[in-house]
Amino acid sequence: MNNIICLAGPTASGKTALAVELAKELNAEIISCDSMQIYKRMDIGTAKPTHEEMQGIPHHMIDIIEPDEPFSVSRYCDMATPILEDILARGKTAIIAGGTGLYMDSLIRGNDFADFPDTGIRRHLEEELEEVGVEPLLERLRAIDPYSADHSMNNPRRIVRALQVYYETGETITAHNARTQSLPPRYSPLWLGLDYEPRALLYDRVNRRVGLMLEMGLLEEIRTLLNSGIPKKCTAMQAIGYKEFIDAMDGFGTIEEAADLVRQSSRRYAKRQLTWFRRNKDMNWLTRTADTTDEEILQKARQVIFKTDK
RNA sequence: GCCUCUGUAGCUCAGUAGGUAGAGCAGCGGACUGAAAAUCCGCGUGUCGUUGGUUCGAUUCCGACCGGAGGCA
Repeated sequence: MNNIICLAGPTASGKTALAVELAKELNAEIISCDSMQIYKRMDIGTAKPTHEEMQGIPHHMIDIIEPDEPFSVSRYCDMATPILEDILARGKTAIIAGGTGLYMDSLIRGNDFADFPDTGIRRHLEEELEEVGVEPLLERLRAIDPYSADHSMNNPRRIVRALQVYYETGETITAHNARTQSLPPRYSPLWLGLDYEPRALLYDRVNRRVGLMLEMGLLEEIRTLLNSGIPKKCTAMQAIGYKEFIDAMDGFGTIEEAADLVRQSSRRYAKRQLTWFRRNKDMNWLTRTADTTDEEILQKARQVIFKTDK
């Protein structure tokens, strides 16, 4: 049996519960792959598994940094790789579960990120972007890395990123990507993907969960974070379910309007996650319909796990 | 019961001097490799309420019916 299982799927698809059930049967530990559950004290809005839901299964890569700390896929890989190696060394199975496709793919492929110090170049570039717009930055990128410029057309975020990587490392992002992609993937996990058919089933779950988060005290959680000095503009506070309610608390719209926005953003996010995972040709999709039970989906997962590996 | 208004995309609505229709929102598809719950690109998805009539041709004009809103009783 493959001792690494990647369990992917959109938000609210039931990854957490399935991961725990599988872990119990396979004597596995879970490595969370979620760009927001890494933050401490952001529990309700990120749908972090509770102590109870974990059912004694070790969960890694949750609550590992403060909400105002900088984070990146590079740091994720740096921290998660040794944990994964340790689980395997102890003869156990690792279930990498989550919805952040970029992190999951990078961890599996063993992407090699050169260190670079935070020199503040990014902030500088962002200020420039603010003042003069995208065009001049795009032109500069075109001069050093035409390929990247052509593929970042209207995407300021990626233009800034490409320039930053070049200035910090001296290597263009195109060259860096080509180099890492030429390496064979570091691991060959079994891929499981959760999906729903029709889509409305998934969206119902997403919509319902937003209401549950409010009932569980999401607004109080946000207030506590802000009162403890977490800046509103840090990455963690840009998470869906946080930024919208912060705006409402600041007087831009009502809580109910914000909840509608959260539901909408979550639906769009779920769709983007599916787009990301769909291009993975190794994915074994576990698709649920209206009458699929939890037990049936677990059974499907077992079938894939044991059929593929024997 | 009578009168008036109204029925076009999932929603709110525009439009066609008669030649099978288009905006916003919602939605759908895609990209993504050092912020990724981020950022960006693309796409109208339609028995024009139903049914007769006039017409070469009706979503458009006329009638009836059905649904909705308001008014008079």
